[in-house]
Amino acid sequence: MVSGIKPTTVLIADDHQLFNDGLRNLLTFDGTPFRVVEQVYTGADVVPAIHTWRPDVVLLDINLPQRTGLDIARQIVREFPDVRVIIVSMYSYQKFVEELKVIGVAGYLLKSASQQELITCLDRVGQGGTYFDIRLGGKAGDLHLEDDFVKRFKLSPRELEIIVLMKHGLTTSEIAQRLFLSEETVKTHRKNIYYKLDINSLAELIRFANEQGL
Amino acid sequence: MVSGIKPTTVLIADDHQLFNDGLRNLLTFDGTPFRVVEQVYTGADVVPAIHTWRPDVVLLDINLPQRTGLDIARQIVREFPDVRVIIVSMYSYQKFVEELKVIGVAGYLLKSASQQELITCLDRVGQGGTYFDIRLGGKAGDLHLEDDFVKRFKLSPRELEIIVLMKHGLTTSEIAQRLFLSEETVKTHRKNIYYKLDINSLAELIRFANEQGL
DNA sequence: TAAAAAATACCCCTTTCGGGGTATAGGCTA
DNA sequence: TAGCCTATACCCCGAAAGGGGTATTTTTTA
Repeated sequence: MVSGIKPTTVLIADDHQLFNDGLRNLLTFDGTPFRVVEQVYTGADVVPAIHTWRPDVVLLDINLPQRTGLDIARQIVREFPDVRVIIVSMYSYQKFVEELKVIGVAGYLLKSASQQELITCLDRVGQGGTYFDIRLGGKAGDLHLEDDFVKRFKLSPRELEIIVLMKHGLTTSEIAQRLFLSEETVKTHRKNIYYKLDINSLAELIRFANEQGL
Repeated sequence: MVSGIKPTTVLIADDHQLFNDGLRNLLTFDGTPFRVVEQVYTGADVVPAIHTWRPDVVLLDINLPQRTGLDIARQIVREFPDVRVIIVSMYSYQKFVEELKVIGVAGYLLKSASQQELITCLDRVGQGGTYFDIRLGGKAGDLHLEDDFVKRFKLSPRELEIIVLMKHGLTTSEIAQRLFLSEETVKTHRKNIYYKLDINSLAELIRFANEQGL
């Protein structure tokens, strides 16, 4: 961090200009070990910018227009093995995380992270390490959010499990298959869930889950 | 803008800490006419913070967990008539804009706006005016995030509107009532949507919408 | 202006969902 | 051990969703 050390060069790729510029500012302070060499606002501009600047790290939004961050990440890792990719997203898409790790991205930051986490993440990745937001930690992360929910509505673990699957768009038969249950059992759980939450349709469950931030 | 003039006080309410902090930085520069008096990260903290600080302007995210920005905006306008509300959102959802204007918010900024637009918006609103992003002028539901979506799947505006309502958990009859349509018409749209997206249940629509970040 | 797209609305039919039950087995605990 | 919770699974039935049509009107666009 002492001046004189070569700074980590950073490319920021996010279509929300306010967020993009905000990130740049958060990385620009006295004695910063980072240098933002370029900012791009569309998916199409990412790869050309990497060509030009060869940044050490790319902060890549996963929800870019035109091309998805997933595709771009794949291409970067393939074509520029020494450019490290950090995904920045508002969602903790669990399945994406696994996929991204397989692809070979170096980090995953949530937009709800703090400046400190951003800097820690960039430090680690800049030094060749990886950083994945702790809130992505599968069940651990989910449960902490869901804890309240469970207590307030006296839901059993199984019921919570089924709520999550329903919210993710699995049909009754899909849930039954995945959990090795009879469809009738899933239906029973569903009935009990609806009774406890005082709702009576999948539509309402979705609304409810959205309202609870689940 | 000359120093000595009382600065416009600002409260920032956004659950994405990186964005929230980024905004604060974008408003902090030499000779800034703004002073960020507080930042909050949940819907529940907004009104108490206004009580304490009585800011001139609130930059309010519309997608807050716990309480929607819409509800909060309504309450602020009702209880604190001299506190001006600027909505900050990633969507340029026309219906929201109309609703928000009726409620009495003073501005609407997109997250894809530039720092210059942010400052212009705050300047105008701070001086008692209003500011609505020019990109809001389009037809119902043309948010740039959905733009892609629409093009890829050749969805009509009406279909997109219905997708959004379905995703929010409205039943067929609720959608029919809200849009002043026959249930049969909604069913027709739903059929066409399912055909275009190659799906066959609400569950799959939810999954699809989640995957598309819609 | 003619063709295409979008929006509206209905019919018929099958499948799934949702609400009312009942029932058995295992585990925890007061 | 008797009671309670949880998880499992089934039956019946009405309501809603889903899938196949057809058709008219308005709007957009080539």
